[in-house]
Amino acid sequence: MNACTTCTVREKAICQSLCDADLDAMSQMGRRHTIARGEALMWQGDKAMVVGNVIEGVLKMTTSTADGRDQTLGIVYPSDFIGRPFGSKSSHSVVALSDAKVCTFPRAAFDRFAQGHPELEHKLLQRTLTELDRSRQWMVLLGRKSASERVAAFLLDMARRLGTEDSDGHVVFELPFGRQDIADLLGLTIETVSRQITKLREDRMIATPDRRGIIVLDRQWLEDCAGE
Amino acid sequence: MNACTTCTVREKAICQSLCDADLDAMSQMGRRHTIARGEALMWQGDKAMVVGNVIEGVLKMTTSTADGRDQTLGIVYPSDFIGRPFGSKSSHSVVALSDAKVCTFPRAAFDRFAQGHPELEHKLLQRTLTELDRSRQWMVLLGRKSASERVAAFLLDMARRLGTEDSDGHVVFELPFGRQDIADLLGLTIETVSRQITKLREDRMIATPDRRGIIVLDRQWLEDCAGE
DNA sequence: CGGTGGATTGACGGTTGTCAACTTGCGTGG
DNA sequence: CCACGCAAGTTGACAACCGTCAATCCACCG
Repeated sequence: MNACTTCTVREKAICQSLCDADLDAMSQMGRRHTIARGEALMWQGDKAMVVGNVIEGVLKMTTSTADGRDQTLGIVYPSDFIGRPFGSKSSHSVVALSDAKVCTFPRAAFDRFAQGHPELEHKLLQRTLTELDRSRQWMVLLGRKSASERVAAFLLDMARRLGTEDSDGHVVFELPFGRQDIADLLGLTIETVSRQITKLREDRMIATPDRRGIIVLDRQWLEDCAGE
Repeated sequence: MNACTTCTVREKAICQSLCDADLDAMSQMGRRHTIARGEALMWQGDKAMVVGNVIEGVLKMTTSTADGRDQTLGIVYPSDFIGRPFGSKSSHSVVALSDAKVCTFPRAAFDRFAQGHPELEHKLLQRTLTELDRSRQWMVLLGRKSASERVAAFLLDMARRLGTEDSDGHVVFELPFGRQDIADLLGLTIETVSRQITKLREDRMIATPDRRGIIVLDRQWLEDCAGE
């Protein structure tokens, strides 16, 4: 018996590759944390001391330039892996966007354990490759897309991850973050994001019942706006 | 005896992890290609059929949006790994910027081989993690930096990779590509790149002996311009 | 009811993209 | 060897887009 047997992401996190005995060993290295919204789990430039799995909540990976401009590098959801194994420095901070639960491991211990468990490394490799694909796709958005395309693409991405259908058959979801977070993710300013969302609402492609809520009224049109 | 024994990247590519017997097995799956400048090795959207190592030359990874805007995702140098193992589709094209030599493997065969060779997968994981760090750093450039910062950062990156010292102690190098390639990499237009380079020359931070040649005259200043 | 912080809106200016003309370098063929 | 043509790069004029700064709005909370 260990904490993993009741873990809600047991079947989706990289741990899924481990047999019971190995899971037990890993469980003994790990430690569960609760993180309050807004708190950081790791800091950019820190010695990369921990890695881990997200159990619950939403977090962001973020870096800042010397003069204080922020860029969010990605959003992290339950069952996603966080941190930088096999490397000494973290190139980004990890900050909780909502209250969150994570399961962390000391990096050195994790590295050693992983080297002895090829199945685990294989899972990690697959995840890392997928994450690389995702970040490259994001590079296209940041390098070549206009503000309206970025916002449309962002909303579709959220709809895919968080969307549920309402009684009218429209996709509905609650944004896990505020306008500043969206701006940091899209490489825009808060004002530009706000204007684009207003425009999408005026064009009746989406509705915004409240600050964080989004209802997608015309998905096809939104996809056209996103420029695939 | 096999082709690997004389391979110039033998000690740096992921193959370095293999013992002689395994190297021999891998060598039998592999095939050497020569690619002429401008030719593509893989196409975006293709079924990902091959992976491999760069032996010689410089290549770029690139994607285009539906309406034809290009974004370069990264530059690939000798000993770097190319292609997408453990996945069915390639999200980008790979195009030779100079005449190049590569050593390719059918993807399915490579995947099978890798799964049986944890040391190889470990090397691949480390490379992928490094590549992910790099692409995230590039996201900051694309999302938050001005045209002048991008060009300065780009030139410094090239100087680090390709630079040699001339008799005056200045870093000198030959760009492996033209202005359009630089623009695609930095998420700018060819005209903006040209203007920024002209400005750097007027400010005497660099000299441009010919189309492709760059001499860094004031590295410190250039680093300041790049915004770390 | 007032205060606070996030979001929106407006006015304006700067940076970058667009379009077009022009220059430069280089190879080819007369 | 020179003339020509082509491709790549540079420069200029202009417009669009987005960022900046400031005012205002709105929801939420004491």
